Amino acid sequence: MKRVKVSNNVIRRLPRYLRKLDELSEAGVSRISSFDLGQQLGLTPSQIRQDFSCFGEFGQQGYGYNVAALRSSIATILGMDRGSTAVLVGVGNIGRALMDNFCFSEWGFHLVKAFDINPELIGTELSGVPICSMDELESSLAANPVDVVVLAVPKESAIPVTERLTACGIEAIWNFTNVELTEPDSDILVENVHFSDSLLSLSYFVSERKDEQTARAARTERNTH
Amino acid sequence: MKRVKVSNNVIRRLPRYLRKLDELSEAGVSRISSFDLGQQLGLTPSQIRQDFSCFGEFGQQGYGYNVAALRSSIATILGMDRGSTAVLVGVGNIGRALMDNFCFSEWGFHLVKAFDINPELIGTELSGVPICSMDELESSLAANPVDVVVLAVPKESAIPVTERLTACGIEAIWNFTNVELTEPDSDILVENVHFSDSLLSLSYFVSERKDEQTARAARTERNTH
DNA sequence: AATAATATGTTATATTTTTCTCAGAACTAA
DNA sequence: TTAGTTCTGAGAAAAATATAACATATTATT
Repeated sequence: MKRVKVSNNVIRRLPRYLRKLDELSEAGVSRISSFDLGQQLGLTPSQIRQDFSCFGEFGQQGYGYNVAALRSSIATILGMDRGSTAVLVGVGNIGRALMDNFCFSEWGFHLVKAFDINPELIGTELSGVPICSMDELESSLAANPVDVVVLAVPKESAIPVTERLTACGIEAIWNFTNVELTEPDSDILVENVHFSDSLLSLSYFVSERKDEQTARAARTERNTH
Repeated sequence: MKRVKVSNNVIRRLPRYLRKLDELSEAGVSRISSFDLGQQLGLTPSQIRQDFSCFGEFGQQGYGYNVAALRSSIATILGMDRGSTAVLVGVGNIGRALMDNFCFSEWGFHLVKAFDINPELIGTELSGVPICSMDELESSLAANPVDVVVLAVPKESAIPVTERLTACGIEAIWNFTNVELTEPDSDILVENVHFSDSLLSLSYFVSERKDEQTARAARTERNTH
């Protein structure tokens, strides 16, 4: 596999391709052209071919792409078969929802442990994952380094906990707190899941559409009188 | 306020600006330049000025931006003061986490109702929001139209429920299911929160970095021998 | 077997997005 | 009041990204 610097936009589309290919696979579709895939994802065939070509040649002229093979290639590109490990920090509502609901293994991750400060939780298990004390965070991560930390602590702990994690030499944080973690100096990888950002974008688009509708209605009103 | 077509990239940055401005406000900062804001967000001052200029003039030469005023302008642009309403469909783990944890009102939304099929939940309240039967979905939405539907049903119900919502004339869906809802024909607004996409992007970047480290180590190894 | 149709990967072109540059407005300090 | 500094907004330039075009290989059809 090539390892050229690939644009972020391309990377962000890969998981969508993967998801769609899984869907196709389930529906019994074994081959697909960039044209059809584009139709289903709202992308141009050119873009799809261009995206794939960043990583190699996965299709065949006159045939298209083999769904299973392409799926597997994208999975590899995304690092899904590297057996990555993760720990969860913060077993609150969101943390619990992730442990219960989110299938880490489906995406190539192994959630090995969770940490919390709640004495009632410490020592118990949730969905087969043991919950430990936050006091053990450093020692545990030193003994068993993980690839990703899932951060789901309350807002006010986000920065201090991140500092502890940075000190541990953690490389990547999957950030569920609504706090901006990326600091200019640190080179830790941060992937944010900001619910509010997502809702506010939607809010913008809804507002925009309403304004358009209002404007159109006003124009019609004027024309009929 | 202008209503020119503004690029998605700009829109997606607005919530980040908002969040940072709230942070600054809390820290007692009342004015900020595009340069400093850029430093804190990892963006160029040019880009920030360009972004804002899509919507009007919010700064003052020689002074910069007034934090409170800019915050308020961005909130308006994002539609936060329109009193938008929302209902939640699906009170599972994620739905519950949203009801308990996510402060809709903080972002200008009013969560008025939730729907589920679980008889034990129907008729009860959660965080002050009444939970109704899915049977009432259509009638309830007809009587009290809402701006956004928060979709948090299990994977297999995603498509059928979306069809019911489309039939109701719903305009926007905040989609927490891991299913691609956007259909080419329908003009419903969909904003996706795909956890797995986010994790897989992170997975890619982690893999990329590891490969780089491995390559660097190999080079060093060769050079010392 | 020959021809037509299909569909890739790549190169070229067009578009979009970001960054650079700068005139000039507003602030600051003497 | 004045001189120097700061910092915006806007237009120009550069960079990045997406689309279109095309040569060529494979499949389907006659």
